[in-house]
Amino acid sequence: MKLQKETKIAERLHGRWYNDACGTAFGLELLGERWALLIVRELMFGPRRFSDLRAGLPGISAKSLTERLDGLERAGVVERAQLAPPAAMRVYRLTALGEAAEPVIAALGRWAASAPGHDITLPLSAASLMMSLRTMFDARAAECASLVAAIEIGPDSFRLEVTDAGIAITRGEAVDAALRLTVAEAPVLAALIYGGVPAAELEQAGQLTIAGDRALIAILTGLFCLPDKFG
Amino acid sequence: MKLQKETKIAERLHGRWYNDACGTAFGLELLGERWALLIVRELMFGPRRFSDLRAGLPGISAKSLTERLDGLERAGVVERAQLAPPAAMRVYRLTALGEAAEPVIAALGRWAASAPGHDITLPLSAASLMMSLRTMFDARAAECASLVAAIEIGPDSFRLEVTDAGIAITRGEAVDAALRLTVAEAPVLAALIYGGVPAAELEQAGQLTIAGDRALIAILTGLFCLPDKFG
DNA sequence: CAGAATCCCATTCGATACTG
DNA sequence: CAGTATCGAATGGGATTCTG
Repeated sequence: MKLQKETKIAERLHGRWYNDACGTAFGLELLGERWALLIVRELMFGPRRFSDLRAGLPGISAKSLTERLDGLERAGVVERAQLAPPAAMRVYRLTALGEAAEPVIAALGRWAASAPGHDITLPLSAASLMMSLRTMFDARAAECASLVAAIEIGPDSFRLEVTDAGIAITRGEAVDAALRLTVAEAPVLAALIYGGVPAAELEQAGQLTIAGDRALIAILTGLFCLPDKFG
Repeated sequence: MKLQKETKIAERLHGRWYNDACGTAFGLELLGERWALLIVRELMFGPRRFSDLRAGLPGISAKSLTERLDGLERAGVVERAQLAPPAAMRVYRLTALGEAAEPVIAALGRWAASAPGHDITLPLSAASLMMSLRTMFDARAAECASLVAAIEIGPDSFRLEVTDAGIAITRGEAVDAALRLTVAEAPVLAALIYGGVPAAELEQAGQLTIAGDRALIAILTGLFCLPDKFG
């Protein structure tokens, strides 16, 4: 029977379910378990290895990560892949359905940024900082702006391009960048872009390296704005 | 252990379960617990009593609902209120922050509606059907449409107004409605609007009562469309 | 009747240790 | 590196019982 079979799909994802036809409830069955949405966030800029994911999710145990990847794979959100030799290693990547979840991550992040009590001093992964740039990008502030920047966060490289059409952030080297920012850890960039800490100060502290057109920094930092807080 | 103890204290203050500065992670600390987002959904159209919430969340236990309401209150998403006498009863309602979470619910619902395996034969509360109408409203299809409808689902009354500015759905009687649809259970309306079941068929089965301009039904059902599925 | 408190069991989580 | 195995602690949920 169709009903039985579909019910069992939800049941197979994990033991409990909501018994609710609402789309939001179904979404919670696919993405609502602990860590699941953050794993998707870490995969948003391309495939990652098991250990990359652990590094970006401070506190997750190997067991939980294994279980969650398993569940997300059964939900059709994540798939395993094998990189071509000689770098033959197993990676996890989003399916088309998984990539389509970006608006969910963005909506939740935007909402939470307006909630009181947010502790921005906690650890921050490169992927989550880059996702937040997509989310907090202010299209109005970018009407007259246009730039390509390279962002290097430890071993992770990103290319950031702003046009009047919007913002595009991809993983990889940006050879055409007019500005290149290099840091060891994502929170330094967060301090620059969201915290209003002057670039010169971070540079002098040896936390930030700047190459290219330094005047673009002011333009770049003006493109992102956190929402007003409630309460 | 020291780490465990610190985690627990932090959790009580505002949940630092994820140890992650990312806004999405913070959002999950506020709304990510089991049932939490569905409780917010049930409150989206106005204050509800404890037992209303239970009725709209099939399978939740009194204990879980109590705990979740407690957590949502501490998170600043929900607040308790007392209705004025003589109907003096305790109700729960969203704060401004809680109301601002509608885009999160909508994004998750829209995403999940495009995922395979969704069982739409499960129970459906009145609030979740009305939320889905907001979410699945197709502004392009409504460009030339304009109507006010009254929707009665058992004891719950809603007013639905479509203009070229969008759709507005509120709880309460719609005295100015040109169309009035009355059903005992939400799934009947879902069958009409999303399932393509003809109104006459539901009417003949005694599941649907129609008053007012019957021609508006075709217009109304044309305003909502489910997204294409992946996979 | 609304909803808080208690008990109990099943599940889940995280830390550590271990394996191919 | 990519997971398993295991164990103790925490959490979740159902049933039942109280309190006003």
